[in-house]
Amino acid sequence: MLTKGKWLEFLDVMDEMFPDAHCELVHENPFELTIATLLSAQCTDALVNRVTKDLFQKYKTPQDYLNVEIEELQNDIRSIGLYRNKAKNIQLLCQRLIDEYNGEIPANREALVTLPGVGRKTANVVLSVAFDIPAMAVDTHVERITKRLGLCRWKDSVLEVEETIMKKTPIERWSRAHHQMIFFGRYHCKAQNPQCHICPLLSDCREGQKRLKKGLVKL
DNA sequence: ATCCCGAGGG
DNA sequence: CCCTCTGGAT
Repeated sequence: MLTKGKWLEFLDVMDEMFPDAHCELVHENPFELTIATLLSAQCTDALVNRVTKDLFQKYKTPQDYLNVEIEELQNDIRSIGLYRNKAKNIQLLCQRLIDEYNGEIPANREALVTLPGVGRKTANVVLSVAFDIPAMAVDTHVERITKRLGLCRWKDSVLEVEETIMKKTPIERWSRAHHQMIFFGRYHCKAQNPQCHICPLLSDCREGQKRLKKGLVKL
């Protein structure tokens, strides 16, 4: 397993590689961020931004999303995967905001995760980015990287991964580390063909060493 | 465990 | 062709 010291060294490397990593989902308020994050499930954020550019011009308030037929909303987000579920969840979410939260996104996890289409990961993104409340969102990149490095076990649940990262990371660093891991996972520690040959962490990485011995790392 | 589900990269 | 993308609900 990776020691806490090695983990902190990893975070320092992230600071060098991605000094200003930040949320790349384009948004102007908590409501837009929630919609964008909901749309980002199993989808690149570049594609989300392409869709929300027009979407956020057309729909400003929760009521705006309820004033159109579901088919029209589906069409507006069709280029994103899972568009039927996402369109339905957006309208259900908007109705709940109006009925129970005065049309505003609530700033606490318990309320957020009850919203349609909003799970723990999305809630943590909204808390952290929109409200500056410390939270660690575990997405596909964060899970893959922490397990490859050996900070977490392969069998760990996403909740266990979240707890481990929070325990071993200074709280003021949670948000930055989250976005740095997204960049690192997207461009270096990719799901396919990870760039182990140029990775500064190869000597400390459990998966990297494994791939090295298998001859999968071309130096 | 399975379904949803289009765009992009290899 | 295949796999992956800032997951969530059943």
